[in-house]
Amino acid sequence: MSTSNDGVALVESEHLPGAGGAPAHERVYLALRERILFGGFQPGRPVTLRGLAESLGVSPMPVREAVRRLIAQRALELHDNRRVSVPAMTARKFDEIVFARLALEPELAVRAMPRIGEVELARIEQIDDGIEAAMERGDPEGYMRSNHAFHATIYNLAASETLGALVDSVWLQFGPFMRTVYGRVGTTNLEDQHQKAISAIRRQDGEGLKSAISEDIMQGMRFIGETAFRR
Amino acid sequence: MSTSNDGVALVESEHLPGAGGAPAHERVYLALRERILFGGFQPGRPVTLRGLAESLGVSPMPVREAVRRLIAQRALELHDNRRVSVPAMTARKFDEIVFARLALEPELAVRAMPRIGEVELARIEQIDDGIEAAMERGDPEGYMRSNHAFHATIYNLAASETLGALVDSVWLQFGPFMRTVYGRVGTTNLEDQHQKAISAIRRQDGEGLKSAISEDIMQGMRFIGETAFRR
DNA sequence: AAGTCCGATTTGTGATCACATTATGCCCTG
DNA sequence: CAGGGCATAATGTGATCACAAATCGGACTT
Repeated sequence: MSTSNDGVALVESEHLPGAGGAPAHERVYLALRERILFGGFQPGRPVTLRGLAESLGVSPMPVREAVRRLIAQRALELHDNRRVSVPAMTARKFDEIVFARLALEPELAVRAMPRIGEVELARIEQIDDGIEAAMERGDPEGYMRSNHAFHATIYNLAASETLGALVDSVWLQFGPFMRTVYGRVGTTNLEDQHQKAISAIRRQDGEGLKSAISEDIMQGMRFIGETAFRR
Repeated sequence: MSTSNDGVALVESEHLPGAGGAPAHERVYLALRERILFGGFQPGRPVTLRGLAESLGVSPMPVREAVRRLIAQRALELHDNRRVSVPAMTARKFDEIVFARLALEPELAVRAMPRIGEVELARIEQIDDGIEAAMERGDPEGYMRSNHAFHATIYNLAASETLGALVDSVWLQFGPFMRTVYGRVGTTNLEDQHQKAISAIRRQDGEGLKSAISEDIMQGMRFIGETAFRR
């Protein structure tokens, strides 16, 4: 059962935006990141170095380094057996993730706001169109990609590397879980809360942006939490 | 200049609490962590895999994995040159760290509080005695060790792995910087803010504990920030 | 027929080697 | 004596090999 349902994404040989002449362990890291964030891995699923290496067309060595990195970010989990797996979600962990998101992301958005000009805002609105399209289409992976792009684009503009890294780690931790939920119940029940954020940015209203991001997080996470933990 | 002022800490061969039969890369990780948290490394200082390997008495291989892990935690920095160094502090990064600490650590303390019984509180008070002793002694490393133990002991009791990992990453990022400041101005001007936290725990006052931790962070970080950035 | 033990396979770990890239020191040139 | 180019050394990266622990398979026992 070596390759079972691994999805397809091999490491692109060359000419890929953002990973041109980068070291193999970096390309492997980015490839695994993609799978984790957008549903390529099933929570709880065991992962082997040699398996990933074969699946990505590289030797086990760069995989080791990429996996070690993802373990440090808590995107993967190292058990006492010395075996690696995609962490399973628990109600407790989920609650911590929600708290961390609410504590960090609105601030990150506010710090980004002064740097969001016309072109950046246009790009953000374009991404939001993609979100709604994916929602209507009932496309979970497309929704997750666009939704991540929406937040990541804003947060990256904050150029706050420390806070950004913390938030990035958090996203990596609920990515696989999000995918299983949407795969089960679809995306049609979602509502797009991003318009409030966009208009707040347009009028450079910091408090408005903070509460818009907060509401977006609360609404989205409550939906995920309720359908998964039925509390 | 291979060995310059590396400090001494070799990787203890065996019989060390918490790293008995652990893999070498784990022991190396813990050793490097110690150096970073408690002042064994100078910010901005370059670090080489082979150098660390020789300094720790292991092959470069486990060092690679430990360093990759620390890079992911932002305790070390990977430059475009592919060279690794201890990150230098900036006013901007420092500000982000303060925000993250204030956003996460009081909550972590509150989540730990119900689990702090008589024995745990006694242990915490004992650690605080160590802090005051190190302060009077003018011992920066001892102060940093005890201060870290004080916070880490409380936060670990929260058993909140996700939030704990975020906070851990933050501490790793200001450890070396803290050391340079205390090394420059000493620890005699510090005041111990922990009594307020201890008494809040004793009467199980969540809000009181939150504000005590917040004040401790603000006071300590303001001192560090002022002496370093003289703003 | 169910549980247990033992052998074969898989897996993580660590070391060593080879190579490309980068940094460093030296010599030469002006 | 200063500055630039070149040979040498050092460094990160990746592959391969060897080994020990863990897992999994089936055969055997009761």
